[in-house]
Amino acid sequence: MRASEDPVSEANPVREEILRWLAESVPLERQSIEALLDVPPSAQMGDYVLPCFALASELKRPPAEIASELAGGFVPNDRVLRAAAAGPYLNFFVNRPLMTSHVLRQVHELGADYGKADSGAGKNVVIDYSSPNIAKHLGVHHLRSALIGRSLYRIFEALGYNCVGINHLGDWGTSFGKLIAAFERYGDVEAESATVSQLQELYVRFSREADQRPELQDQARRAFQRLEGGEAGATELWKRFKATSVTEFERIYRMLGISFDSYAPESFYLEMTDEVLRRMKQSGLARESEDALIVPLDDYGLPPYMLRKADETTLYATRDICAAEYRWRKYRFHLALYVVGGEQELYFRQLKKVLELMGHQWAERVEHVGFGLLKFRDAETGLLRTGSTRQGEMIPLEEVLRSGVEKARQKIRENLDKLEGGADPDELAAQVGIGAVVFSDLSVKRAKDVVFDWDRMLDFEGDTGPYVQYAHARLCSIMRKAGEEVSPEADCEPLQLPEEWALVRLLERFPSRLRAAAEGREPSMIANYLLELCAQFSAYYSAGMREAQRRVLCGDEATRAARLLLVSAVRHTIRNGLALLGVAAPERM
RNA sequence: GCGCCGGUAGCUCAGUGGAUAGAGCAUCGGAUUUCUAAUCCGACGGUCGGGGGUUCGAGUCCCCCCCGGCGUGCCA
Repeated sequence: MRASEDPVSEANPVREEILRWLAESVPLERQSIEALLDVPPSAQMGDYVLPCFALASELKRPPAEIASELAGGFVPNDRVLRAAAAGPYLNFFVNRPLMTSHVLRQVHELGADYGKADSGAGKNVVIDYSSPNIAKHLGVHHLRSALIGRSLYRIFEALGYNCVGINHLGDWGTSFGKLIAAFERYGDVEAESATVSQLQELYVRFSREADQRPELQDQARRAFQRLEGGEAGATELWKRFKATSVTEFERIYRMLGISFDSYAPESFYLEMTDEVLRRMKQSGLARESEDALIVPLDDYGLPPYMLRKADETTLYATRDICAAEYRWRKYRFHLALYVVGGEQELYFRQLKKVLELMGHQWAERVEHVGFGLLKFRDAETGLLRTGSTRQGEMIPLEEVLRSGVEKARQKIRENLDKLEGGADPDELAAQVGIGAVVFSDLSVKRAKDVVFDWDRMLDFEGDTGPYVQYAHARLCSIMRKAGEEVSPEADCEPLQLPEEWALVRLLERFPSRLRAAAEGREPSMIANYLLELCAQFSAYYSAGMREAQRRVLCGDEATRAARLLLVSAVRHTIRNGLALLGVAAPERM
């Protein structure tokens, strides 16, 4: 790729000019100046600001004095019109049309690439997300990992990284021993035709009975031993569970538009466990304790890491080591993200430490991206609790998605007269209904616990996915009505409204928000940015409804051309942001 | 006990060391001959859990405490 084709935004010339002048006027490194240069809280105060406190301690003089002296020495030019001190702050007033035209042209040129960068070129990021256990329905509580993981995938991809999305299917472990034992005990379900619902019922039924009769636990353990031993009957059953489950999972992933580059499940790593266990014993890392095999981690203030249970079977921890090594061998990752609930924070610290002790210098690239728990308000007690699949309390994800789609369908029916030709109501209902669910999940910082709430999840008004989609649809509508090409050559001088300037400032910020979202592994930063941008646009748009002069498609040709360029840039940015979240951007609604 | 995460308006949340702490929901009042009212405008609403500290400046960083959640060797 030639440099000129890199999807990277060019530096803002106005900001560059301020930085250049500051670099010669102030005894600070360019880097620290860049870190200090900020945007004032209100546009009346100025367009950029340098707080002079850091300089004050450097120069041992009062900050207000420095600010006013700097302001006095500033030479206006075509990019920066004025510098003024306001107490300890040095405010800059820029050539707004110049910066506006820079930003708008940039967005127009880059289009779907606006915000992207190539800083990750040549680096692989492995992202482990969703990773549900088989033989159970996907529940709402499975949503977060899948959505956060998919969004991080898109975010890193936008920064030029090559991403590998892995669904580390939970297809191995004692719970499948339980299920096999249940099949054999009850014998009333046909393995060939068993649905996920039936598997789940069997599991719950067996668990309940096992609470009364502890000997069933032993039966389950033995069944898992047979499975790990490769016994044909047990293996055959297990293969059935898996095929049925994956079919159902994929149906739901399709609704969400989620996909994976690899489905390598836990069982994929079984063949590697013996070698790993041997190696760890030989190196003295692992040792027998209470009949189990563990890696003691007392020296690091961590509980021991268990590799093999007293009953000789392995656990997830064993397979996770194999998986990490395998992923390193195969992908040589720059970063390996595990998008898994925050409750496993300690476990991932152990895993990372063990990998490090094994001599893998890449252990530092392994990172747990945790997120808060999904909780449910108990209808009777009013108390919060986590859902337990074991007791059969779970809200199926598919049901939530379908409810969203159904609610959107109703709303569309009410507004059918508004819907211009060319829109497919069914497709739109899916886009909006599922968009609402996805956005509501991703708009909250991932560390927060969330309480499941039908109404909030399926809300279409206020700070929601449909709100953003609606703004986008309105933008598309303006573009359609304009019936003309957006001209990147349009003169931006007519964009004099404060609302227009506010939009430009927001657009300019998008690339850095994208970077910050990647650094913080935080898709909510994109969601909240979009809400801010849409709020600003909606206010602008509504002003146009009240006053014809403020409309985009106004009488004055030059103003109209400039506004179209602005509006087109807003539309591109909203669409790009929604794509990062995995939310559809319908053109009519 | 120890560890991790959270505590900001009645509710749900933004705010990643800077000027007067912001949204949405709810409540109340307005806006639709107009580029889509899934919208907009206004009002009401705050000891940023408490206390110390660092700093020119703390919701933001550090320490202690309180509350809630989660985790803390044979599940994943």
